[in-house]
Amino acid sequence: MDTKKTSYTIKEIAEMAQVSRATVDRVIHGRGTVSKKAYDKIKYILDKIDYKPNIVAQTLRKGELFKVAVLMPDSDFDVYWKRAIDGINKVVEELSFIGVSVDLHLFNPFKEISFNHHAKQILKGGYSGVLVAPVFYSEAVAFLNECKKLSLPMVTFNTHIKDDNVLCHVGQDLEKSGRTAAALLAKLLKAGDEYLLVHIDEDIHNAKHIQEKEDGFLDYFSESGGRNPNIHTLKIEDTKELEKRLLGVLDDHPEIKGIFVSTSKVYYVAELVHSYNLNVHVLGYDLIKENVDFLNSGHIDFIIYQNPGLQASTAISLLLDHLAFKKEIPKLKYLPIEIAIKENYMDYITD
Amino acid sequence: MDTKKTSYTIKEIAEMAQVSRATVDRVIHGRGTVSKKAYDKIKYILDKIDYKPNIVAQTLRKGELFKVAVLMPDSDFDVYWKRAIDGINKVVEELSFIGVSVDLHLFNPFKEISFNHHAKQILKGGYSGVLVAPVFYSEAVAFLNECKKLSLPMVTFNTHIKDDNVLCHVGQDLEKSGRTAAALLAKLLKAGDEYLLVHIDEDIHNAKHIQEKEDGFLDYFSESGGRNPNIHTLKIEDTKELEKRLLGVLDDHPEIKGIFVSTSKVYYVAELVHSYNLNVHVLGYDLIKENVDFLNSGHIDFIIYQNPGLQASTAISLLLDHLAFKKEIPKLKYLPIEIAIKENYMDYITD
DNA sequence: GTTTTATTTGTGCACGAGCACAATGTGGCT
DNA sequence: AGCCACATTGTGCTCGTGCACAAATAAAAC
Repeated sequence: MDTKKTSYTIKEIAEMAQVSRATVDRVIHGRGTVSKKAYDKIKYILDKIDYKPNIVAQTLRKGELFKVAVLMPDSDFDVYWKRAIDGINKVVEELSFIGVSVDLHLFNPFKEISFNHHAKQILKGGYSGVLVAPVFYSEAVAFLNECKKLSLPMVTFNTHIKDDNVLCHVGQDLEKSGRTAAALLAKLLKAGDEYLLVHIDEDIHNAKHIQEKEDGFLDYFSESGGRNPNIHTLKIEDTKELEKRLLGVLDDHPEIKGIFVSTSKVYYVAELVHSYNLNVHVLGYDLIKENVDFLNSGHIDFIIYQNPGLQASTAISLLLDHLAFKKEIPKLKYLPIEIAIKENYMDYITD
Repeated sequence: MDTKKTSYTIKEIAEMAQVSRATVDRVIHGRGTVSKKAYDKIKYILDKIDYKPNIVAQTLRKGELFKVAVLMPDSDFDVYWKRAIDGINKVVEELSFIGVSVDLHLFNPFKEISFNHHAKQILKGGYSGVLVAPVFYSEAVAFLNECKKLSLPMVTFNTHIKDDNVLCHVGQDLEKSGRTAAALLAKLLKAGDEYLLVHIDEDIHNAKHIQEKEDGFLDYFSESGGRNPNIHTLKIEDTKELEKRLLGVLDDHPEIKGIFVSTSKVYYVAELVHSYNLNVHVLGYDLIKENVDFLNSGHIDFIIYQNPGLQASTAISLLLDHLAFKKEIPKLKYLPIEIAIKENYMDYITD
């Protein structure tokens, strides 16, 4: 219906400015030498018409247009990342025909040095953009600064590092995620019941991550007016300690009827609920195999799904929107907090 | 890493067959005349190497490659469809540079004649594919048969018509969706509580749609071993009847503590729950404004979200995968049954 | 065998961008 | 003017496909 001019071609611009195509090309790319008179005339036209190169023609001409690097954990160390890798490959496959190529740099998520090693490689790889899952905070910030020097645009996903140099972050609103967890458990429990918040993680770097979820969880109750149940907290850094400490807390506080595990390690808790036939409701994160099994057996009531596949594919799409299509992209993109139960989880993990 | 040959070019094929590019072109497109000898030789090579044309070059050459028609309800009559339209526009915007154009044919979802009118238009529009929300069953089947005659591939979304001529359907597994509804309500209710199933719809054509949800809901309880609560049913075709009949049932069966509304009209029920301060849990479909308001006020506990935007964008992506990229696409694509509560619905409806 | 007609095959250009190379123009210096 | 250095601009080809048109070959008619 609206027949707005798609975009001008270099040839058309050249005719307007009464110069040759090559001169226009020189102004656009700032290479070679152009007389001030010609430069001004062409620049004026370019600004006025908002010239955007024809990606199709560009892609046909040069084989590869953009090379982007992905820096994220290797799923061999943590299966959580498997779907993220799949999500990236799916998008890349669909967009490879516009000359996009992606190199996966997979690091060991338990070793900072592995992250740094791959980061260094990326810096000298000649990329036009990077996608990072910045699980190591300070290392990621250092890498980000290096990227800035090379004016390499960076998009992050999964873990949020609040830094203005990040072009865009894709993830979940963790505070809201904790709040959702609280609301779900509250639906199952009665007034007077108590809650237990369990943090299970061997890695310290997740501290902030986890803190936000806890804040959201607590805020839900403090804001929900009046009803302020007893909420207990357990921090487990070594899973071997879990059994003794969890049983201890539950023994001391028999009114605990809901357990919120702030990480994907919720299956450790579910295992104990199963073994000791505990009368509590359990909620945790991520649809990894172990958790799915306990969803099915009924020992986990709800799983909050971060949808790493969608996160990764959204993130890379946005990066390419920026690189290839020069589109404006948001600084922050929150994806839905997806609630999975036994009856609906299937559709999330089958493609 | 894997440097597999992307695809052969016509020029390369021509050299292999020792003919000119044009002859290869003639075999590929089946136009003009080609000697049997040349035809056989070229055909043999084509089959062996699985030639796929370079879409980039094709797009550069011809401005518009594919024209697809979308036949769906106008959101002016039912806001539910607003997000579907947005979802389609988003995909088209991203893919317009590969020469895809989309015409929206929006019909009045309360008038079969409007559907037929637009369907007829599409048949003589010279399209290469159609995307349909087949809310009118028999009309849709008739249209499908016409499309088949023109070998126009059709993808459907939202409403499922089981017909082998449909290239692909994108939607929710309604049986599972009803089952999920049951499971959620069951989490809130106690043993001994009774359930009420309410169907509210002015249009008869949704009958099958709704029946599947009901089946799922009932199956959940009959399969969950032992516990078989009383489940009452209410069919409302005129919303004016709702108040009297709902209050009547609740009066007769005070043990009803959970109401499952199988359509997006759940806000009618929530309104009554609010007015009469009824002590029941309510679950229904779709994040339309009215329902969101009652989620916020606490009169609706859960909303199952069909995500029409995602349905539509997935559907059109698949159609274009088929048309443009000659990719194999599934006959059926179920999207997640998304569970929304007051705390997490926001991320679903903001983009 | 020659001309006419039908069949089959090949060449060249366009799409838009990018870049190598060639071709102008401008100034200084002898 | 003649010559060289350097600044500035223009031409022509490539990428792969599709199609108009021309050219070559084969078959039929005289």
